[in-house]
Amino acid sequence: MTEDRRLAVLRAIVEDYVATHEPVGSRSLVERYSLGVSPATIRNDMAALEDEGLIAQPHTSAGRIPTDQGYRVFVDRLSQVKPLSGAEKRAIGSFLDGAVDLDDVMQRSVRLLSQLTHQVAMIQYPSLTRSTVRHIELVGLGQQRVLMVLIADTGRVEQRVIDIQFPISDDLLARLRSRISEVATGIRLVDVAPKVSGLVAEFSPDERPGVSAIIASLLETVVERHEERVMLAGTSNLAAFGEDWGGSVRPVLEALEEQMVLLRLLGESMSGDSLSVRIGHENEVEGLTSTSVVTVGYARGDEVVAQMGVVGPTRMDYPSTMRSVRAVARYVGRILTEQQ
Amino acid sequence: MTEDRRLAVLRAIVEDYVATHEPVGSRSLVERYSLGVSPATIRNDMAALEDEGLIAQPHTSAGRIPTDQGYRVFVDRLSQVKPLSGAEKRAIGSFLDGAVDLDDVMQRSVRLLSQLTHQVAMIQYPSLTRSTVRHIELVGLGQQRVLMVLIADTGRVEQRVIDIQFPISDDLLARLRSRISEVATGIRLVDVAPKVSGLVAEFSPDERPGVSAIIASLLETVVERHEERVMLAGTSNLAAFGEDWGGSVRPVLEALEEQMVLLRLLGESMSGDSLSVRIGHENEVEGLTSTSVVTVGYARGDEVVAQMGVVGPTRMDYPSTMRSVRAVARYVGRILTEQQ
DNA sequence: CTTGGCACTCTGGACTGTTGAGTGCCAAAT
DNA sequence: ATTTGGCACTCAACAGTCCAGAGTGCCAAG
Repeated sequence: MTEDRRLAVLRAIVEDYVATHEPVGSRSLVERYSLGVSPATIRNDMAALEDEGLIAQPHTSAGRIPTDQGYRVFVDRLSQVKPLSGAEKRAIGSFLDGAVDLDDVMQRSVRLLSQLTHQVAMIQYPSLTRSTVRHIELVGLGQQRVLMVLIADTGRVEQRVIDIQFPISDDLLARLRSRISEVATGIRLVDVAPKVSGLVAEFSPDERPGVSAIIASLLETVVERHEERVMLAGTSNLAAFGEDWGGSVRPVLEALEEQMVLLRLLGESMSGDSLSVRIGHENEVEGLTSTSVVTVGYARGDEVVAQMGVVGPTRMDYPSTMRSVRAVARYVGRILTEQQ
Repeated sequence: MTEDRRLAVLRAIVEDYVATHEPVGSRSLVERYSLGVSPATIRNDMAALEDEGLIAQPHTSAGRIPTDQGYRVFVDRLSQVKPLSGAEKRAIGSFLDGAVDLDDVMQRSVRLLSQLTHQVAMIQYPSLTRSTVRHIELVGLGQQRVLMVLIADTGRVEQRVIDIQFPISDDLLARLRSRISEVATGIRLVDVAPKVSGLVAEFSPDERPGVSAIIASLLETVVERHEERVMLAGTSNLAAFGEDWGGSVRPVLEALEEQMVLLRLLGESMSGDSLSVRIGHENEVEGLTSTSVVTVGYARGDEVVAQMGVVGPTRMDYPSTMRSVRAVARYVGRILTEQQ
């Protein structure tokens, strides 16, 4: 079937271009891949593929390179994710198993991922909104200061010092603490707000100012603010590509420096734990329109708690990148699930 | 005096080269700077400077560029740090004053510094060894887990969950907590170890295993481990220079990704609060031998608590960089000192 | 010690010609 | 209806060639 061959040609073009980073012509294509037809035939197919917008010529009389759409079709219809080799699995395991800390897990994972893919890796800390409260602690610090520590079931620990205008007695603090614990422990962060704010009414009128100050801070700072954190690794891999992105790494670096951008990159997919691949212009983030972003959620138990992934040139090796990202995410999920 | 003019020539060469980034010849030098002599004279001086190793020719029949040594002399003897303009001062103030947090202060400072200098900025968190303990808290978390939080006078908060083999009663934990507080509060982190380890003896034999586990963790994790933290900003500024560093940003990015390297960069000076400038090969760190590093300590009260600075190409504008670094460090110091 | 003059040396840009990979199209073959 | 070989055409990349300009070092005179 002629349609089949056309796709085979597209696949060959993508693979060849990813490998060599040079426009690929009809002749070399037949030589390197056993397509069983002559260059002339390939040329016809190429013309058709170009009409469909899947490949393009940098200039006349040069070979073809895939367009963003071409990669899209490649990823959606032509690439099957290869399984991980045993050695790789072991490497991942040994790299990640020593982690002692959530911070440690995050850091090791993101480094590992950047090394595996030779690209920039990013990982989002387990989202607080999707975590449940394991423990909340209030500690008096002098007269008008309270340290609040929140520990989530995912292992995240958020702490914050709150300044309050009203002095608070140790006794009151203890009562407040135990009430907050009772009410909040075990429930999802996102559901804490309504439950906790109801507590104010329980206290006597003269205690209320202090109590509500603390509670307001708790809600604002812990629940709403710090919220999401992202960690990055492997930016030096950007330099390796160099000429991609029109010769300048600058805009890419700039974009990656912005936490907000990273969060958008990771957040935009949020399509459960299935792999998301955004190619070139599919990324709305300015400065990253000629990069591809591969992300996937990682889970704790059954629930996806955050996303991780990589950013690279559109001409990346999608199958192997997707494989690595998925594998590391699975492993991180496992670690998070095990260490209750 | 002829020696004076030679130095004037060196200064002119450095300034011109920094501004234009092109080798500077005798003719253009006389044109742009009012040296009051002819090109031929300058050539003689240049020959002398070259003999001294302060300038060099990239190739015959090109102008001269400063060597690392040339920059050294320029920095040591020729550059006077200009004062900050009022607008700049105000900019620094408005940028930094909104900070709510130590994290916030650090982050804002490092960003500000990278923007002011258009280079990569780095800042070290106030060193724990130089801080004193403001508060130590122990919180039981289920049966065999303890959360430890340490707050330093510099505003740093370190927290850590400790797993222990021996169940510990709430009562014991409370006693331990209050003893540790009594002993450690107000003293320097570095002096905590001996005082706290003596505490074990106070407890009854059957309590000791748990107690010593906690104390060991406290010492190991809080005092020795996390220790130093560094924050980075403005890596995208690296791209702007591009052709420096022999055309590849890679090794520089790689070096900057390593926390250890950053700490060495910041730590090597530690010469009190005076500005340190290391030029080119003076940096022993591999990959950064063609960059310059400008660092300075910042103080809380009278005591230098950590270092901050920038990394840039050797052909940076030293006077203005030094000025910015110093100014931001002063301002950070002020903030840290005020918010007791 | 400074200066003008002079011969010499390179780099970088402009221009040219050549080569080779690659294309599109067409008519013949399957 | 596809496939194929043939052919004319295009164009980037490379290698030469040449020239101008900036810069140098040296020397003899001021």
